[in-house]
Amino acid sequence: MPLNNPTRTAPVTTADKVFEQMQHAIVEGDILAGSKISEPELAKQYQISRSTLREALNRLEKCHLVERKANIGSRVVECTIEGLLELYIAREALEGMACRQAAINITDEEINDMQAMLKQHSESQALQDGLSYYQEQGDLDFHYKVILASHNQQLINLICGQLYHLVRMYRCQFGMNSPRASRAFNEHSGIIQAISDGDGELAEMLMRRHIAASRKNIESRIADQTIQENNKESK
Amino acid sequence: MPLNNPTRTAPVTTADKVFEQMQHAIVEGDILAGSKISEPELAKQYQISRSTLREALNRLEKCHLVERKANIGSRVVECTIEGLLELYIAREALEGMACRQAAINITDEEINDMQAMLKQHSESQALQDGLSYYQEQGDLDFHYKVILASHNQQLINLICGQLYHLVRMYRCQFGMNSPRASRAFNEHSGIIQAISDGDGELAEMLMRRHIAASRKNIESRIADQTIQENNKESK
DNA sequence: ACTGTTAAAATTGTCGACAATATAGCTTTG
DNA sequence: CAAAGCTATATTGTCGACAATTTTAACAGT
Repeated sequence: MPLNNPTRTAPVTTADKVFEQMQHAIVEGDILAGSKISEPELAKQYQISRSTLREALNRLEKCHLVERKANIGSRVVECTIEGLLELYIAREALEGMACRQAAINITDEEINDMQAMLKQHSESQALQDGLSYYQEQGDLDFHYKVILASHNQQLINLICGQLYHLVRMYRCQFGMNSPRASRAFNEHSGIIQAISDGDGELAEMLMRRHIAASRKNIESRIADQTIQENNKESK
Repeated sequence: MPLNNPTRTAPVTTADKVFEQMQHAIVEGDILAGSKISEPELAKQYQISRSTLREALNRLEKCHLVERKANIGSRVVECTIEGLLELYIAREALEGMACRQAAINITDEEINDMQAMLKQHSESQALQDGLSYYQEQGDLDFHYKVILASHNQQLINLICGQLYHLVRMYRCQFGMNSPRASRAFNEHSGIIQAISDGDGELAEMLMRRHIAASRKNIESRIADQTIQENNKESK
């Protein structure tokens, strides 16, 4: 998985590289969510000094993947259902607004780019074998493009620079390549249409519904799971 | 100015203290916006080692007050009109949603607290002498309380932990204790009412209008300024 | 056996020195 | 004289060691 965040800058310093490695490890769950981070241990593991490791930890903190307490240490963030739902609430607000701004600020080139992407998705989806690709990378690509098209640096930083690392982490760890592929494609299509039309109000509404639908999908699946677990316990 | 961000934690380490001092200095403009930060110089100034200073810089970076480039150095963020307007767009999205969530999640205690605050504001406003206080601290208090009442940690972190440092910086440096005092009070009042009623949809709409009105107020004042400057140039 | 105290070990925070990189000023060359 | 290249200087990145704090373990007293 190439980790293609559009705000990503090429790693130049060693702290950069360790940061990316750790980011990947946390997102994929190789470093367990909620686990404590031992500076001496990890420094030895990556063959760097503690200063450099701490620099990397600071960047992980910036994208909300680890939390640090003074004189206590760092922990990887926890993945809780409540946290996931809260994340989707924030996404709904921010990406909805990004959509509205995209409808105002998008360039012709970006419109063409997005329509080309959509066409490619529809083809690979029709082939069905690319379905998992669509879910994972394709969906991210779509959302990233919309956000960038807002041309609002605040929104871009908040969403791409911070929220989406968590989004990817949750997707990996909860194993959510949800069965909303075809519906998501149609929704993406409608959103791009509204943006192209310059209809910011509609674009925002559609994006908010799109994300809210994902959230409700998760909520209902969680509810099902909970029922199943209760049944198991009671039998 | 007490710098009363509700997500603030008591500074325990020296890096914490230097961070707070620098944060204050940047917000107030004592360290100039857009200026380069010399690590050796500032380390000497605060009588700390470069490592500790860098730790403080990392935290300033987390709340988007400074930006760092590898092998080049750190700069204080610039204060541009475009940046300010972008900030208000993001606020509109996030605080609107915070309002909607507050209408769902607020506690009775928090409702009482907000109504008490409102009453206090109305009295001090009636006295007129507290007007500047209302503008500066009172307005912030109101917004902070709404955000906290959302009980959504993502929203709280994003807004209080990051956006609001920039908001305060812009307010200080552009000298904006805007003349919207009485209007703002009425708007605050309506928002609290909607939250108390559990009407999230209305609460979000009112908050968005409230922030959008501020933004438009700024936009028009900027436009006036620009016209004046043009007139000066042409005479 | 359990709780509270104290000492030892481990972890985090801070420091100063060195290495790698970028900036500025000078020299050389067309 | 302008532009490119080189050298010297300054700045940032990385390292290992020490100080301060927290955690663990042992111990004593009830």
